[in-house]
Amino acid sequence: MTQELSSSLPGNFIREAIEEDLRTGRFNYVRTRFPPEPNGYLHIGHAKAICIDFGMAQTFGGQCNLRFDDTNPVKEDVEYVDAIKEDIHWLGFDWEGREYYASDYFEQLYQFALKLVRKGKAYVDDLTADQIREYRGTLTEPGKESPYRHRSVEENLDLFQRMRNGEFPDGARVLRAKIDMASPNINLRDPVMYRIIHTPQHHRTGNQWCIYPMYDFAHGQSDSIEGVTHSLCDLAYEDHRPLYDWFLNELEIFHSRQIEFARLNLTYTILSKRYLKQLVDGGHVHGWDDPRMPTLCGMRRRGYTPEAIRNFINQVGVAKKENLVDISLLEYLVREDLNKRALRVMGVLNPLKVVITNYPDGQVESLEAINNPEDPAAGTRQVEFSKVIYIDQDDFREEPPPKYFRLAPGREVRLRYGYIIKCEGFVKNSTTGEIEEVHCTFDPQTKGGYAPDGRKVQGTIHWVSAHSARDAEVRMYDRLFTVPDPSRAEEGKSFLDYLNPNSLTVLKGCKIEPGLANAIPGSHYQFERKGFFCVDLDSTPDRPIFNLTVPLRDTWAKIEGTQKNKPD
RNA sequence: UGGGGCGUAGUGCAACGGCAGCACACCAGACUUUGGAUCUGUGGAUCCUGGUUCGAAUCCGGGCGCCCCAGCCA
Repeated sequence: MTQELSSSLPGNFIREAIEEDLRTGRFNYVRTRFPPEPNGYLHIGHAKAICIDFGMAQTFGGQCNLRFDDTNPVKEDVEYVDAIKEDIHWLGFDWEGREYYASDYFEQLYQFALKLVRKGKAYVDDLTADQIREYRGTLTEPGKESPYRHRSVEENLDLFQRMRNGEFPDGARVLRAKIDMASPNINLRDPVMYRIIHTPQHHRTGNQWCIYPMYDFAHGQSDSIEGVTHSLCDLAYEDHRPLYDWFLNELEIFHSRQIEFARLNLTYTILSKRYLKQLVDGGHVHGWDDPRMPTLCGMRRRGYTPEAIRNFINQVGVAKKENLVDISLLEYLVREDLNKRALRVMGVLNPLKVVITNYPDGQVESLEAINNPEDPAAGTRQVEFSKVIYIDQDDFREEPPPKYFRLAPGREVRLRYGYIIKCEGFVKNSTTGEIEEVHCTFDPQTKGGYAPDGRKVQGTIHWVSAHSARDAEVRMYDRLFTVPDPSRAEEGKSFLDYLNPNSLTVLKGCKIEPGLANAIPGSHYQFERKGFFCVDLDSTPDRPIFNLTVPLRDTWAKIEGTQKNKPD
């Protein structure tokens, strides 16, 4: 946690509400919590919640607890709790040892339930799940009371005890709150508080319990036990607030204030654990940390930085309006951050061999290159130049379109930090039509790329000496979906129908500066004129692998695009 | 047709009865040994409708539209 984080957090309605509570004396301290269920990996939508939960606590000099809402052993696993903790730390937040679990409170929660049973406010119901649904009524019609609703306190106590003792199979009975089957708010129509689950074992409590509280019966009380003042959550829980209020009032325990905000939605991706799991299980991506995934581990592997993500969350703001944020904002902030810190290098993605015909055979010379024009402290490095070099195929055109500044027959171009060269000819494969080799001459007077005669050379291209280049694999990523909002699929389609078939392009035989082969996994570089790249987790010096984090803005692509679209 | 919530440039967020502003996106230009970065500039919004008020995005009434809720998921 850093200091500037809180000061950069913009004002919003939640902050105002907390200020009001402090002013009016409703609370005299601030405590929040981030409550993930350990049933999947964190994604950027969670990052919003994390930044708000931890950020608000920090803004007001309070604390933010990490609490796992682990009330459903069927879906949860330790695999996820470890990953969640790692991701929160990576994002830049720390719960200072306050790592709690709803399962820590199972006994307390059980006692709470007992209290409601004794007060005649809860009962054991023998109806099946299907029957409970039928009895619940509909959105417009009131529900019916269960025939078991009026059991005596003694019978309820006995049955609930026996549920805990494991005398009944899964689904045989549940404990329900006795509220109002005719309530217009369906959450108040005698919601289920406890259900029986014998298997699997709980990841923390093992086989200690065979009854588990529902989220609705656990969350508010867990907040209460922890003295959470502000329970910040998704809009979806707005309807549940009256239920939490009811529990807290009947239990006569500390009452947190719940404030709901709209979850984050991002264009061209999907932010739903259920859908993300489908992408992983269906093999549409290579795992939760696939760089195309909007998960925090995926973004980390892709090369997004925690700073950029935090800035993004701050820029996006907090409100109650449903939103769909343009992913280009995130990309902009990633570039902004990386621009300041990523070392520049030259990497040729689709190599095209260039022979400098008037350069002496076997000669190799060393040229000075700047590591980061945005940061003089990054210094310089030496790059080798020789008779044969590689340039990108994009940088040569046999027939250059208007405004094309790069290499073409008879044209001059500057090799970055190298020489000005002129294209004198090329070799074309007569059967495939592919350009196989370009022949150029260099101007010895232009070492370093300077033209002493003041002549204008518009284009500057990147290159790598064939003599020293190393091969690398580069994974180019594009958006995962072809439409801005894949969750809104049209009739008869699912979000899977909008997967972008070109979201991953693996380039092999790319040519990189030799020093880059030893780059540390996770480190960031800018391949000049191409984009920001990150050394992949699986990269080794023998087999370097880079992930495209985000491409550089490509004005030329835009110009060329509009040229093509013009009917001429 | 029940209940809850939300409507401000293309997108997201401000403006809390007093000149509707910021960021991204878009468009144009300057600069440039990255067609990057940087700098400058243009265009573009208060859902509709009554009312209160000197004055309304803001307060009140009435519409309209969108989202969420009928798990023994969270």
